[in-house]
Amino acid sequence: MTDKPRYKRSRQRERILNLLRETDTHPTAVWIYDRLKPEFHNLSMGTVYRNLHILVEQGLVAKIACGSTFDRFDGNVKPHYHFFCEKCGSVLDLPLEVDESINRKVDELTNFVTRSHKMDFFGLCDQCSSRL
Amino acid sequence: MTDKPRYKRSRQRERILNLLRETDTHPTAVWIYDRLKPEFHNLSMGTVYRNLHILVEQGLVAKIACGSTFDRFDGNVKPHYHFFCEKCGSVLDLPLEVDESINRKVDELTNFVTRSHKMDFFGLCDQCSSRL
DNA sequence: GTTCATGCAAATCGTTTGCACAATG
DNA sequence: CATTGTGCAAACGATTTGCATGAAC
Repeated sequence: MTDKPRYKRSRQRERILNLLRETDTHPTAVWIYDRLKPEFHNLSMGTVYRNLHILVEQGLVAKIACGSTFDRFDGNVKPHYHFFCEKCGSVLDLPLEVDESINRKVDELTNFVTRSHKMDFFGLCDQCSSRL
Repeated sequence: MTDKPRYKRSRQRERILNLLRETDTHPTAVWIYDRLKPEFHNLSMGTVYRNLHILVEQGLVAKIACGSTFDRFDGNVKPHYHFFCEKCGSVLDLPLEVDESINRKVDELTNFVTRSHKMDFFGLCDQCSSRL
C-alpha cells in the first residue's frame, strides 16, 4: 500500500479551480484546456485531467456525468439540481431546493441505505424556448 | 436527405430485445454480447451496438447513462427511478412513484420548458448494506 | 533530496463506422 | 432487386498512463 499523496501547490491546479469557480457553465476538460493554453503554453490534457481528478477527490469540484460522451465539471459543490437543454446542450443550475428527505423515503421502501441522489431535468432552456 | 429506414427483422435484434426484457439487471453492451455469443458465434460488438441504437430509437429499450464510462440498457421503458450501489455497482429499479408534477414546478421557477427528468439514488443496496 | 506535478506521447476503453457480403421483404 | 443487417477491422473521442524532467517543500 502506498501512502496517500500530500498534494503540493501547482499554478495549473489553482487556475483550474479559479476558472471553475468563476463560471457557472459547467465546463468540459477541453474548455478548461483552451482557456488556460495561452497562459501555460505547454499545458497538456493530461495535466488538466489529473488536476480535475485531484480537485474532485478533495471535494472542491464536482464531476457532472451527462450522457456517456464527455464529462463536465462544476465549481459549485453545494447540492443542486441541473437542467440540460436538449437543443443547445447547455447545462444550467436550478433554483429548486434539494429535497434530502427523499433519501429516507427510499430507505423506507427498500432495504437499501441511501447516501445521496441526483436529479436532472431535460427540455428547452430560456433562450431556446423563446426562439421557437 | 435519405428516407427513414424501414427496419427488417433480424434474429440478433429480437434476441437482444428478449434478453433485455427477461432481466432487470440493466445490462451493458458486453454483457449482451457475451450472452449471445454462443448463440451467434460470429456476433460482433458492432451488431450489438447498432441494434441497441435501433431499439432505443424505436422506444423499446432505454439507455441508462451512468457515469461517463459505459452505458447500460433497460428493457423496461416505463418511467422509473434507479438506485446505484456504490459498493457492488449494481443498478436496481426503485418502487418510488415518478413525480411528473415536478417538471411543472421547474417551469414555474424558470423560463425553461421541461420535458422530462430523471432521478438517480446512490448508496448501498440490500445485500451490500447487510454485509457491513 | 524526496515527493509530487508536468509535458509529451502512447495506450486504453467504450463506442462508432466503412466496407463487402448475407439476409430480409 | 432494393434495402437493411452482419461481421470484421479500422477509426474514433474522451480519458488515462508511463516515463523522463521540473517544481514544491
